[in-house]
Amino acid sequence: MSEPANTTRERIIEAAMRVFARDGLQGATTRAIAQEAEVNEVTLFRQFQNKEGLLAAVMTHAVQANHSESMGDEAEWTGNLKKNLRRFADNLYASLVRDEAFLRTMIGEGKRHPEHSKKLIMDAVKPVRERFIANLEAARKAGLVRKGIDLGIAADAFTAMLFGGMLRNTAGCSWGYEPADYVAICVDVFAAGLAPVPRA
Amino acid sequence: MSEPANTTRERIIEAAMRVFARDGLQGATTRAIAQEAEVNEVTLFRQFQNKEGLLAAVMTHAVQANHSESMGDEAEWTGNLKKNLRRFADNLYASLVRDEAFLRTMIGEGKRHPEHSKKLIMDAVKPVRERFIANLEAARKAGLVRKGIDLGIAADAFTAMLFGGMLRNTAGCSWGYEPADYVAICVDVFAAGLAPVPRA
DNA sequence: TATGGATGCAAGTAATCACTTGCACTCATC
DNA sequence: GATGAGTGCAAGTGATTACTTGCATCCATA
Repeated sequence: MSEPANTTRERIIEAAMRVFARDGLQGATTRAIAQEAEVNEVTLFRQFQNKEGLLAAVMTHAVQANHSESMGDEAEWTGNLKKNLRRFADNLYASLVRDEAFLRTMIGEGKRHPEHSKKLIMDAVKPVRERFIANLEAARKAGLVRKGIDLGIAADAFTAMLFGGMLRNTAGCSWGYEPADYVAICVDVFAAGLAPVPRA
Repeated sequence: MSEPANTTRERIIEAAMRVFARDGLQGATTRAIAQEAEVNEVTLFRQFQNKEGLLAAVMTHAVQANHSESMGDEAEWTGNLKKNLRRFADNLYASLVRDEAFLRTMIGEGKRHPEHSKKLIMDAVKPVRERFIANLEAARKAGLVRKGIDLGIAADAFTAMLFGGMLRNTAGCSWGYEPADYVAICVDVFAAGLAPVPRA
């Protein structure tokens, strides 16, 4: 909306995201990125100065893309908690799988580029996290969640469950179940773990 | 026990593991590894032929080290389930934090070196996973865990919770709680999620 | 029609990479 | 004391890297 959408620049950024995801931040060469973008290598340097500048542009683009995607969806969580959890988990897991390669390289370089991984977490997952927490609090207000549990931590635990599971399931060695089964068990256990104790 | 412990070879392997963890598989140069091992660079090639051979040696060494470490500990899980879960979680989380850097680079390169990440998962985490599942099944036999839940998937979900949480907590941007709080909530929610329903 | 900005192309830079070669040294074992 | 395996040292290989320079070309706008 704000920018006039420089076609070349955007094409380079999206190509760079693909190549970074495929080859890693170190393994991605400026040549390969330029080729993927169908652009001369020198154009890349004229637009972004150097590889680091390109990476920074890719990161802010990734955050913005995530923002415009995660809008919509999700009403109030006043009804069936498990059903709402399940829908949330399915959507989140699907998008994690879709971005698997990029997420992996970002995790791998997390210690070597702390600013970027921090930005990704703070700017991209923060809004999703906060709405998730708000939904859990609404559900608690409706009596669907027991007291005495920090819902911020619980929300992080739930997303970590999906995230870690995705890393395992996409690693190529399955242990005899489908991703859908995994998500279902996560939702089941988490929902039961949050449910109010029905008077001992 | 089996090998006569070639000092030079082992020193190179351990140095390589540190440099791989610090700089990534791509970023780690044979020069840096040789320097870290206080060994001439050419010795590295004479011992392992090439960088890939060195990486393979590092992986089998990592698996063996993990094996000899994860022995001992843990009796039967017939008593307090939550207490046993807590001890398991504390130990696992601590070792995940200790190996954070190496795990991150392995996750990052998981798609580019599938054999190695597969080996790491199959050979290193498998035994821990199987004993964890056996413990959960023993607890179920003792009436501490409800039926209708695949304990293999549940075990994976629990470790994924700790694993994903470790990645988040060590990423440098905390959300106002300590790792111990996180682990405690994980154990709390998971234990409650597995608990038998007390007659509605 | 003229100007200026964005792009392509060809060529080249200095640095770094994984990996090799040849030679000298040590040291345990025969 | 001779042998041979393991190591260090110096030097060098060709390939690849990020990044630069100079010049031609397009094309929208003034």
